Amino acid sequence: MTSPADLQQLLRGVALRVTRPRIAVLGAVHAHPHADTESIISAVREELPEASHQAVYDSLRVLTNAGLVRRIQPAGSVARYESRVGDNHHHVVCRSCGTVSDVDCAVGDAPCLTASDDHGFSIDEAEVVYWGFCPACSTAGSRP
Amino acid sequence: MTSPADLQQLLRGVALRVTRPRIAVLGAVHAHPHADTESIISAVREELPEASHQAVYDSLRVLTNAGLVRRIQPAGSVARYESRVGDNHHHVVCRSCGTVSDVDCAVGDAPCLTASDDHGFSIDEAEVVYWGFCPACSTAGSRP
DNA sequence: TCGTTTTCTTGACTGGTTCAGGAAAAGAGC
DNA sequence: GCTCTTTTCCTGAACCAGTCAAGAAAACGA
Repeated sequence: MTSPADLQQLLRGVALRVTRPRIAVLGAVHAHPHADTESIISAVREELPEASHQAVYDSLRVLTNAGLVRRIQPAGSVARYESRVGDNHHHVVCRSCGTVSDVDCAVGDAPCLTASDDHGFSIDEAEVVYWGFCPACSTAGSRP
Repeated sequence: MTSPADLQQLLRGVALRVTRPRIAVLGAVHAHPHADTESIISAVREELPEASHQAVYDSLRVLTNAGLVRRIQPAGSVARYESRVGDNHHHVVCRSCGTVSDVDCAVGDAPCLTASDDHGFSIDEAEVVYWGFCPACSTAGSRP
């Protein structure tokens, strides 16, 4: 759990204005990792019932640009957000229920960052998504 | 270039009915790797002007499920399709213009497939997306 | 406290994708 | 070939996450 004062510090640390919606959004992302926008809107409204969905979308974009939250969007999913930033971690996604879990990098510190042939691209990030079935869906026979 | 006869063979090989729209869609995906759905619709209509967009969407889904084409969807992008399937290759995506290029796997044959902690998931695929700037956008000063 | 700038609210809108029902086509069996 | 059943395609409408726009409210430096 991150206190409002800590969240405020985070915002000031990146030169962003401190507003109630931003505090609430940042808190919600900390409290609910990998939540989609709608879940974040619900969480925000528990403490700030009047918050508009637009304010949440705006806040998420601002916070993402500032590097305070990270946006992830597995194929076929809506956008999800997490507060764990700055490290080189990846995700495993359940094909059945969409659950996302964090995965530390498999092969050392900066793995996969060296593409075999980069086609002249200047690459700054390697994103890894593992696809499979979560424990619950595996045992529930949800696998095709 | 893949001939209509070859495409027909591919369809029969996976027990799919051979229809004009499917041949055209499969041909378009072969001819335009990483094309989005709208581009594929345009390409299909060059040889089959009456094809509905729904037929293209349906064909793409069926072909994807059958494993004849692969659907990729980098974060923030619409769905794109390619005919290179069955090998373990990944993609590099330009942050500026969205161009996608193929990248062979960096670290051996089945890289990254061993997550450090899989949280009990049964993982069947590791998808890698490299993010950066393509040669054109790098030199054009499009980088922020 | 004031004034400027940024942010939030309200409300409408966009665009890729999907849903639904009837018409047409593919393929199996005769 | 011809017919019948099943699958697929077409037309048209709907969905929904996300965005755009304009005015009101809030943040914060002076």
